[in-house]
Amino acid sequence: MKVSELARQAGVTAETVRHYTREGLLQPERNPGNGYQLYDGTDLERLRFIQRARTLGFGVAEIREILEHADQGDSPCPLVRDLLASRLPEIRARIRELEALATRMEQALDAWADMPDGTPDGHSLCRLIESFPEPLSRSRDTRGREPNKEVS
Amino acid sequence: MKVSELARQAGVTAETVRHYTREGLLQPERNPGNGYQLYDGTDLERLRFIQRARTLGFGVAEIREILEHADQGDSPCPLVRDLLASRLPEIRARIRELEALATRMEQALDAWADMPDGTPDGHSLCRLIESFPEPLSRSRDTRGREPNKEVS
DNA sequence: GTAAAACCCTTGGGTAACACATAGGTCAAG
DNA sequence: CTTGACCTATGTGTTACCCAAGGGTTTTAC
Repeated sequence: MKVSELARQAGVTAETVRHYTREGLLQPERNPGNGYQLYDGTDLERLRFIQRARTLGFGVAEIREILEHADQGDSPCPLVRDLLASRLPEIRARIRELEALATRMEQALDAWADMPDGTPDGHSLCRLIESFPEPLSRSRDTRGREPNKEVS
Repeated sequence: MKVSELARQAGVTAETVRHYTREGLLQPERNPGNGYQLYDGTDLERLRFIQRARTLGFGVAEIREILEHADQGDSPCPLVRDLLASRLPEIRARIRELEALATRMEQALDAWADMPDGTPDGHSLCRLIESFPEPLSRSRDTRGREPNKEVS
């Protein structure tokens, strides 16, 4: 089957299929005549596998690793478990961040009620925002990058 | 004061200050002699304002809008409220998504206990992942882009 | 006085996961 | 043979910065 057909069966866009193919997660054959990419049932399985992995928070690069392991006959499960275990606390932290954010937003909206709009004078731009506590200045050693945030 | 000095006082990197300046959130003067950007106390206040706004989930483009309103003497508060009100449900939805993700991850890790690793055969790559429910195929009309996700 | 350290500038590339537009080739139906 | 539907590759945009390179400037130590 061709790109769009595979995409339809998996419920994603053709662009997504091409993307995964470019990234090496799918390796379709080519119609030597016209260069079209030809996928089969195995690719559909792989694509569904990819979708599940994405909903578990894995990034495309990680999924490629997982698939490479599997393609070499190694069980990718230990890798999967490690990735999951290390990512979980980050997700929880992210949730806490967002909850704090939501709380701040609600406080702002509540505070709105009994706070005058106030045209910006030289000292105030928007009390609503200014009445909030200053963020803890991120000291330059606050290490730790952020990972996968897109899960759809 | 110069870039680094301002950055230090606000607890951000000099790069961040230059970024905001490039984006028009800060408008420092220039030393005509050497082209250095010169900030003053007002810029520090603006920068702190920007930081607060960022922790409330506003994006740089939105903050620029807010600041432009304020600079024109209009109260940006109504705009702020609208942005907040429209963004809040999105944040809550995002939180629910991440909670669902965390739950799936935990289920996966729990299931791991009583599931054999299984070398990938032709039909299974990793049971751990494959045992999960298929994601609801995103029908092509599932509109609604995702906004600001970075709050740190 | 001068050389090195410490800063400043601009430009351009990288990040994640696609979406989208462009230009042009292919194919089945009427 | 002409649509219309689909395919290809390539390049750009999204977000908020980070980082490196190449090259001036200013400050500081000797």
